[in-house]
Amino acid sequence: MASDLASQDYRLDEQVGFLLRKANQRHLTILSGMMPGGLTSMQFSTLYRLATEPGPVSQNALGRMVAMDAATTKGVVARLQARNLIRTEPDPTDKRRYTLSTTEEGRALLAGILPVMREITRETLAPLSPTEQETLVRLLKKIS
Amino acid sequence: MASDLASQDYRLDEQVGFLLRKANQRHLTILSGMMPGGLTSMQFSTLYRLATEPGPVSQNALGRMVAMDAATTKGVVARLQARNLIRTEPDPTDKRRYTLSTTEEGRALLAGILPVMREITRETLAPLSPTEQETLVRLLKKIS
DNA sequence: CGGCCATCATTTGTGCACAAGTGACGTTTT
DNA sequence: AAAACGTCACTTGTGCACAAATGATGGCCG
Repeated sequence: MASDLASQDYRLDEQVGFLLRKANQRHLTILSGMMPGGLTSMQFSTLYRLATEPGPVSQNALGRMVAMDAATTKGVVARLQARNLIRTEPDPTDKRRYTLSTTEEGRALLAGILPVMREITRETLAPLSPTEQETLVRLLKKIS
Repeated sequence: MASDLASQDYRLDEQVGFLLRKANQRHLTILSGMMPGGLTSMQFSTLYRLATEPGPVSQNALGRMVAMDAATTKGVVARLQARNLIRTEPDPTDKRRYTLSTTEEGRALLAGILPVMREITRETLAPLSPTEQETLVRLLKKIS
């Protein structure tokens, strides 16, 4: 019965998992409300990583850099490519791979987004004091 | 060019958004590895909330309690129902609504899962000291 | 060399998450 | 009572996230 469960004293909204999900939800709401060009969080991350990577990058490798699996990466890359923000060409030395690179358009969009991303991070952390903000980031790094 | 972006000094893996997502990912990996009965995180949360709610609950209301929108709730409820963990019946006083309730089977499964959920939370927070764990939960509450 | 195994990109299937729209029903307001 | 507005459940469409499988290719080892 319900009293059995109640006696277990488990508070859903005190669990890290529940709070991580809700915090992430709030962040993504802020992000999609401010992001120019209609990019999603992962489209931005992927584009940014590709733009700042010095050498050539394959699709799977790029996905791994932003913690996406191969199947998810495929979709994100396809959407970025459809918007002419990135380009792919066959790797000459490995017939399995495609080498990805950003387009001029992609880099221009990225430059405009970067200041906004700072603003989005600020807004997400706004309920916390500067010290708390640093603490949160430090602790999240440890459990991610 | 890349140097333009580099000079902007934006570190992706220091951003709250990126870290929230990765922390959530790790937590969900732990969860799906330990969860009995193959329930997902949201299936558990929904079932738990329904089981511990004293009065009758409609579908949309239940979804809101665990921060899901109506469209998402529909799917989660359908899967719980298909497994005979919850039941729905038409609300006599409001023809738009269905009143949800847990089945005996649902409550039994839940009772077995609760200790595991505690273990999952523990595992997720394992990299942190007890004080840090409390701090993280406190800060996450503020930004969720 | 030839077999073995890892990796690459891709596909299929399932499950959240949210936006936008629909028709049925309730409530409130005039 | 009629109109206006809100809510309920549901649908469609898009986008991540991951498991599992596939065929092509590359590296390694005996």
